Amino acid sequence: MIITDNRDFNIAKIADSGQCFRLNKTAEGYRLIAHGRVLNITVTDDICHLHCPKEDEPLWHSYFDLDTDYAAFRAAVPPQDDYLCMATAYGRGIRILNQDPWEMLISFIISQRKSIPSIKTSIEALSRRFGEPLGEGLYAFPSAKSLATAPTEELSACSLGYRTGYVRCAASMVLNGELRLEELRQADDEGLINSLMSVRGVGAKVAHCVSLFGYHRLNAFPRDVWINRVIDTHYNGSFDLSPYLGFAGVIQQYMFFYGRNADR
DNA sequence: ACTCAGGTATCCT
DNA sequence: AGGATACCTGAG
Repeated sequence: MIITDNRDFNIAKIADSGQCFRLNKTAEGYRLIAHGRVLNITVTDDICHLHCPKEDEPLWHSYFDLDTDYAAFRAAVPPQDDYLCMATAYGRGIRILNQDPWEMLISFIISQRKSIPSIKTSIEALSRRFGEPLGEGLYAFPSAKSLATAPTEELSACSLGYRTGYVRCAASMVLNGELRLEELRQADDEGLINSLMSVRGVGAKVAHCVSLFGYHRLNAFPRDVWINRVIDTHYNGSFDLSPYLGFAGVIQQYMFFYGRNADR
């Protein structure tokens, strides 16, 4: 499976966009572990090759959100908004992935007060200890049951720190049915956010990340230190989302990526 | 040694 | 409502 139209598809930017933690550079290209599978990716002459069996193509097509028109989102940015125009040009190629809600919930609970390398280290440690083996020393993201029943010292050994209890709590809620992540696909945006925030350790920022990256709610707009910095510096402390109804989260990704990587 | 990470819960005023 | 503070741990 190949992706030839790279105007709004850039695997390097996606890997560095901070929305996924298990898409990493390898000697050959990139390797992604998601949805219980390993996907090797190579890039030659600007064409992105996804090395997968035929029957998995719809899964990855959906994962990379290939039916969504990102050029239309970019075109909606007002020309007079210089900063956002710069950010959009800089971030062009980023897409909002269709990731697993459970994996996003745990990943973003872990993310609080951690650097991205530290987040990745913890997630790999969890997967190695508690995930199903996928061959070649690789492991799927662990199930709710495996994390809910894991000995506390083994969870702690994954460098979760004070988040250990949060992870345990979330896993238990999913295992005992208190939090029904699949049913929440039917909830409206606000209901989804509120349900996610009922988990201890999940505040507004993490709930928005899970909504955006796990449930593909493009209206979600996670406000982290980088976004707040951009808004304070370039928008006098407040940023109106109303012009971007339906794709505010895409705008957030452009702002975040530009603010963190280019705008110092 | 020291600061700071893609935050959140809790405890103030 | 809004502000201050503690919290695990690893990386620079």
